[in-house]
Amino acid sequence: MIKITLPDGSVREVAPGTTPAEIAAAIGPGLAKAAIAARVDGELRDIGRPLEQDARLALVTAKDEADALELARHDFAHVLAEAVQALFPGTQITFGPATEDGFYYDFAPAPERGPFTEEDLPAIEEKMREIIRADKPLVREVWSREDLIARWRAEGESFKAQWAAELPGDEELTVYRSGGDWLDMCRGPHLASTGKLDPQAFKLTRVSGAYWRGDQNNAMLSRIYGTGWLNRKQLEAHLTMLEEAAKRDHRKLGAEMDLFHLQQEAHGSVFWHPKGYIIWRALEAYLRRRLDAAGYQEVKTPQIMDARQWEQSGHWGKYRENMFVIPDEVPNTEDEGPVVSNDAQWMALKPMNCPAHVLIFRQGIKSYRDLPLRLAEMGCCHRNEPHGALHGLMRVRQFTQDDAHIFCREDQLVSEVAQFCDLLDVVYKDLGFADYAIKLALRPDKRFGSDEMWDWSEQSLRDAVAATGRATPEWGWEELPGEGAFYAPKLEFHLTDAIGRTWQVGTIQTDTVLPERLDASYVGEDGDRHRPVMLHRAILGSYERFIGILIEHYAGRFPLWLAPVQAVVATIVSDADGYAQQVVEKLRTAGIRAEADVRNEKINYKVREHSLAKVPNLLVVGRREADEGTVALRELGKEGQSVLSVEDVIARLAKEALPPDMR
RNA sequence: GCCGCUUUAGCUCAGUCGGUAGAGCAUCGCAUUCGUAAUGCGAGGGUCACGUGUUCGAGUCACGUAAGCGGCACCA
Repeated sequence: MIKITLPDGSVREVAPGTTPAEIAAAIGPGLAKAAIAARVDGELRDIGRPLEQDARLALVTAKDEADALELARHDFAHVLAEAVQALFPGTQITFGPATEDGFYYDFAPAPERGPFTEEDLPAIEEKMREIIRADKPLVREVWSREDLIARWRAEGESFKAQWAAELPGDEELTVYRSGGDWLDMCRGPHLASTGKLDPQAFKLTRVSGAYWRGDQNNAMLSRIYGTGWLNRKQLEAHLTMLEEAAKRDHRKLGAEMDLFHLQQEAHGSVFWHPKGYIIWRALEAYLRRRLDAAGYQEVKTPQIMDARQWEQSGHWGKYRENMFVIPDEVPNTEDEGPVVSNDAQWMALKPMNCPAHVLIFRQGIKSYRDLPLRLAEMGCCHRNEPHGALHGLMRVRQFTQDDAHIFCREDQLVSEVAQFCDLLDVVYKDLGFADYAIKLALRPDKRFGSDEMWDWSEQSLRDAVAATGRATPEWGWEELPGEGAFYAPKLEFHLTDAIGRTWQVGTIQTDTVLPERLDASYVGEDGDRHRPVMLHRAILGSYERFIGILIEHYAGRFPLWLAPVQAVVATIVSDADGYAQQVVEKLRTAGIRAEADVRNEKINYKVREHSLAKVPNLLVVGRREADEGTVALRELGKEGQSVLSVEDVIARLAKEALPPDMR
C-alpha cells in the first residue's frame, strides 16, 4: 500500500496503481465529477495516471482557474491538430502549446496544398467541435524512442521523428492517444477526454507563418491561432476585451483625433500633426524639467558621423545592417550614370547617441571630481528596421529617445542606478502608470567582457534595486537569464496599461566596453587614469512609442495637461459668437488650449462631435451665458453640466491643466 | 526579411458573370438661430495602390512591385 496525503492533511492508504480519479470517486461523487487533473507532489498530472508511491495529492477542478485554463488550452491545441489532420490528410503536425489567452499549433501542410488561410478556419472549428462532442478519451502512453521514431517515420511525420530523435536521452517519451488511433507526442498533462472541453469556449482567430523551432533558417510552417477558455461566457468576455483594445488602437485614434499620420513615401517615420505634436511638446517639456532637477545636462549631437567613427565604436561591425549609410561626396548631377561613385566614403545616420556622448566626455581632461557626469539628449535616431517589423508608432525607423548616459566611478554605480529608479518611479506615476515591473536581464551566452565584469555588473544592478526596496515579487522583480545585451546586463522596466497589457519602456544598463573602445578616461584621486563606467538609460524609451502607449492607455482621453485641445467654447446661437471669442481669448491668456466652435450647427451636433473628438471640457454659451458672463461647463464622460462664471472656469481649468510636477 | 490576407472618394465600405464606378459620413453652397451626443435641401469630389500582360473591352482575370494588416524572425 502507498500513503496519499490530501490537502486537508488526511492520509489515505491505497494500492499502488490507484489513480487520482479513483481517489476522487472514493471521496465523493461531486468531487469525482469536478476533478479534471491532479497535482502530485506539486506537479500537474493527468487525473488517470496511476500513483506508484507515497505522495501529496491535490485534485484540480475548474476553480483552480490557472491550471484548468492551461490544461484546456493545451487540449484545444491537440484537438486542433487532430481536426486539421482529419480534414487535410498529408499535413504534418509539429508543436502546439497553450498561450496567454489560448493556443496555437504549427503545421507543415502538404506541399501541393500550401499554407492554411483564414477561409479554412470555420471548417476546422466545426471539426474540432465534432471531436470534442465525441468525448474521446486522452490516454497517456510511454513509448520507447525506437518505436516512436519508427511510427512517426511510417506516418511521414518527419518533424515529429526529428524531434523524438533529438529529445534528451534521459527523458521519458510519452504520447497521448485520442480515441482510436490519432496520437501526438506530448509531455502532457491532459484532461481525461476531449469532452471535458466546452465546444462553445474556443475560437480560431488567425493564421500565420512561423519558423520551425523559431529559427529563420528552418522551414516556414503554417500556424493556426485560437483563443480558448473554460466556458462560453469567458470566451465572450475575452472577445469583448479584444474589441475594446481595438477601439483604443493608437493608429485608429491617431487618425480620428488628427494626431499624426504615416504614409508610404516615408514609411516607418511619423508625420506629427499640430495636435499630436502638442502632446509631444508637453511630454518633452515635463521630462526636461524632471531631468534638470535630477542633475542631468542636456546636449545635442550630430545626426551624421563618418563611418570610421562607427567602426571605432563597434557599430559598423555589429549593427551596420540596421544603419542608414550615406555617401560622403557630391552626388552626380548628370542624368546619366550612377548618383554615387564606386569609391565613395561612407557616413551614417546615428542609430544611437552613445558614441557621441563619449566623444563629448573625452573633450578635455576629466577628473574624478567631475563624476558622475549625466549627459542627456532628446536624440533623434534612425534604424533601418526590417520592413515586417514596422508597426504604427510602436516600431518606427526614425524616433527620438529620451536618452542619457551617466559616466561615473565604480563606487558611484549603485547610487546612480538607485537614483535613476527613483526618478523613473516619479515619472511613471506622473504619467498615470502606477503599476510597473522591474526585471534584471542577465548575461547572454554570446558576450563581451570577463566573467568578473559580469558578476560585478549584475550584482551592482541587483544591489541598486534592492537599495530602493523594489527587488521584491510585489514589484514584479524577476531575473531573466540570457536576456542581457552582449556588452552588459540591464534593468528593464515594464509598464502595465489600463487594460492589463505590459510594455517594456525604461531601461538602464551598465557598459564598460564602449568607454574602453573609445578610450574614455578620467584622472582619479590617485593621479592615475581610470575608465569610467557608462550607464545607458531611458525612461520613456522613444517619444513615438511612448505616445502610442499613452494613446492606448488613456484610450485617447488624455489627462488635461496632455490633451491637445483642452476646451472648446461652443455657441448655441450666433448672437453669442462674439462672447465665445472673448471667452476663448481669456482661456488662451491663462495658458489653456482652447478653440471656439461658432459654426451654424445645433448644440446637439456640437456636443456629439466634440465628445467623439474626446475634448475634455466643452464650454457651452448661449444668450443667457453671454448676458450673465458665465459658461455651461460639460466635462467629457460626465452627465449634465454646471454653470460657472468665466473666472471660475478659468481658475479651475488652469489648475487642472498644470503638469504633474508643477502642481 | 519570411508566411497569409488586404489596397475602390478625405473616412468607413458596396460593386453580380469582364461591358467604362456607387452609398453613408466628411467637404462646399443655400436655408435654418436652435439649450447639451447627428436640422433640411443641393453641389462638387475617383489614374479603382503602381506596373506589365490576357481580352474587342479589366475595379473585376494572371504575373510582378510597393505599402498596410495579422503573425514569425529581428529589436545589438
